[in-house]
Amino acid sequence: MSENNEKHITIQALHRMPYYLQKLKELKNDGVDVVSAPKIAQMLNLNEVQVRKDFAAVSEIKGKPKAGFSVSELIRQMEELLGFNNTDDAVLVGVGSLGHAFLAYKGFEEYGLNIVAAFDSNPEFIGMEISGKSVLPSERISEMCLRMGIHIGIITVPEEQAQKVCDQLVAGGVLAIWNFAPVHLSVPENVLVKNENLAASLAMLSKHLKEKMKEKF
Amino acid sequence: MSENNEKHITIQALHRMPYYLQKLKELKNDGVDVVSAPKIAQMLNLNEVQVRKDFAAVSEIKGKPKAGFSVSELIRQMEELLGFNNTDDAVLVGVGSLGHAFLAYKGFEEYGLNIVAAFDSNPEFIGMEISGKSVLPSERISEMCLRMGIHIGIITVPEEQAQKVCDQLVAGGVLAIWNFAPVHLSVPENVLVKNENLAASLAMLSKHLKEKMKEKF
DNA sequence: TAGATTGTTAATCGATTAACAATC
DNA sequence: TAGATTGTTAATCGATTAACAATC
Repeated sequence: MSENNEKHITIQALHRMPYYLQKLKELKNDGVDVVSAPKIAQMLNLNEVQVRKDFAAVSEIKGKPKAGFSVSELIRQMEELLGFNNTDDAVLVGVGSLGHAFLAYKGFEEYGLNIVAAFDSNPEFIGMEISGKSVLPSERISEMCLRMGIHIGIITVPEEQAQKVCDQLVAGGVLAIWNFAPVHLSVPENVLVKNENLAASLAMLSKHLKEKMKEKF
Repeated sequence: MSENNEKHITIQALHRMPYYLQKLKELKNDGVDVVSAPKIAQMLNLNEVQVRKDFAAVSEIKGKPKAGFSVSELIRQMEELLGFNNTDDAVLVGVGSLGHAFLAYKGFEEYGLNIVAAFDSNPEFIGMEISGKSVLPSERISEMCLRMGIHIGIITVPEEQAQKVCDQLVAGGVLAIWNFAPVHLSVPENVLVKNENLAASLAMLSKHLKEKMKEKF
């Protein structure tokens, strides 16, 4: 009787969710109450079976044959799954240009992330307030994370410092790390590292471009 | 005799390249001339066969049994493949907090990306100089891209405006788009869209965290 | 030579897509 | 009912991993 709560959801599927969510909200805004998998598939350039499977992975909601799925039900379930409805506190380490930007960026809150403090090793930055968050010395990472019960860390330091910062975060009880340094980080197995890999994205763009330009000759 | 130049390289492999490159540079710095696949695999937590296949996909370089691969040869070939050795010009659209940050971020140049101009629809920003780049009105996107021969566009506008901006870039001859708006963009098939999907990354962090916290009970 | 490492072919694994009966 | 759509089982596809002969 008791369902296995551990719905299997692949990380690929998880990556598609924000796109579904965005489309669904758009539809809801337009007054659409029910939508079918084939319609969503067409809008997002996906396979319709994939959409149905993804929806199934999100929740217990069943679609109605001939009709489709309840738009607001889907939105609710996806936000629940993605954790956009409850906010997590995080700290950011590295107040360079990228880190600076993230402190100023308002978009994260919309996705349930709240940066509560920043750290840097450069004395020049310490004590500063950036977008209302104060910058503390890196030595205090572990202590502060423990004290504030922080479980998410954002790393925006240069690659040479990334592993050290990572270790400090882990020591502070951080369980999930968002890493913008183009470095592989070693962590205990219960800690998740999500690499943002801007370099890899740029490589893809550059490679595509090179191929396209070659075609012109 | 003539080799098929179109080496098959998967996009997964392409994503691993920056990590190889970073490690290889580190090794070179330490005076290491030759490295084996198993060593690299161990350092990056990968399978050794995968590393060998990735190296093979990069270039014609052969490793030497019992020894390994030439570190500097690999670096050279990877930078060539990733396009980090030649710079591409790009424009950025959307000078909000994230866009602002990117204009200030020095890291991109290291990867061969040079942002030459920025656009925004908000009159408040137009005419401004941000990190030495002037902000132009969005209406001029197509014209300017054509005139300057720009082929890469970076989209950092809110989701409602992303598709419109995308269309303007495409009209301006842009062939590769780096999209930070959490929206699916429709483009002609010769144009590549690389989605940066910060929302999806956050979802992964949040989901992992939720699971870990649950374990505590 | 012995042993580590290479490169390649075959087996495994997992995700996507196709096929199809069930439903409204 | 007829037809679109659902949910699921089976087939396909592609990437990772294992197995192994070749090489220095």
